[in-house]
Amino acid sequence: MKYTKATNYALHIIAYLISSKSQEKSSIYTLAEQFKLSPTYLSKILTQLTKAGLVSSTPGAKGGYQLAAPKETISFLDVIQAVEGRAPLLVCDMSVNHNCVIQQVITNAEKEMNNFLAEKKIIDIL
Amino acid sequence: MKYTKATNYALHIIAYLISSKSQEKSSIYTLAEQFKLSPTYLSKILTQLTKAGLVSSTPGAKGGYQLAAPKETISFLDVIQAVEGRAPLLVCDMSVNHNCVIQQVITNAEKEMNNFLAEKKIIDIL
DNA sequence: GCGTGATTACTCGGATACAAGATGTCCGAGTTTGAGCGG
DNA sequence: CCGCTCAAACTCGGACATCTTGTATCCGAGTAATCACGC
Repeated sequence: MKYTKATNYALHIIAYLISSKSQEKSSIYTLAEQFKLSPTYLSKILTQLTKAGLVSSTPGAKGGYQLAAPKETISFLDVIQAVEGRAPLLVCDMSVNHNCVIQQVITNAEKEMNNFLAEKKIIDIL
Repeated sequence: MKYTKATNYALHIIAYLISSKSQEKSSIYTLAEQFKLSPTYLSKILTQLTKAGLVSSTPGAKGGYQLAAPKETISFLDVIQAVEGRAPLLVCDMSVNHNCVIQQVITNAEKEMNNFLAEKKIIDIL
């Protein structure tokens, strides 16, 4: 079980956007140079962050990406779930009654971690 | 981020072994029938549990698998790590100094979950 | 009845097959800004 | 100087390509118990 690289990139991107002046839009080319990634691949990640409402994009010349949410409120969990999705860690299809005790324990463990990640804001580490 | 199916199987297998009389060895065919899985695939999982020291195997006729550790001590974390490995959730290779703050936060979140899973024993749910 | 060998019931592990997801790349399409040009 | 057009600078998103990993199967090898057989 591991987070994808895209999740790591997303966290760094959000951290970068938070630490830059919030008015300024960052072009995808700027970000690509910053993180040594291809612009097209980065745009995939930013699309996900946009759909999650963390970032807003303005097309056209002078366009770019900027934060869409108040920077004090963006948590690690927000970013991670934007990229990884919200599917539960383990879905058990073995129990007939569809109510597996093992799955419940894993779900509780996941909640434990998510609580931690929800309280930890990106801005805290800057 | 999801646990593999094999992890789910492993948890169920250990639960089954705990609830069966501990002296009795379970053949892989018995387990395969129990969980509707192919014997050869199951043996892969049991090999991992064996290498982790949770289960012991005796080859030959009248052979089979049985618990190798005291059943009160086997935690969810033990089983999960036997199958999933112990690699950290996120490894950041972007920071030059190899000391990424983001990675530290994720590591702490993971510890939070692992603590929960280490205290929760399989026998608790039976 | 007692060894000895063959058969049977098991586990072990390498090789292979297939599907899905992660990780990118390529390219055409849409959108806004701004510069250039003609009246 | 005004308005129109066109190019430039952007994002958007679908279609690929490739690699790794998960999920499994097949099969031959090793190992221990048991059965059969001959002495």
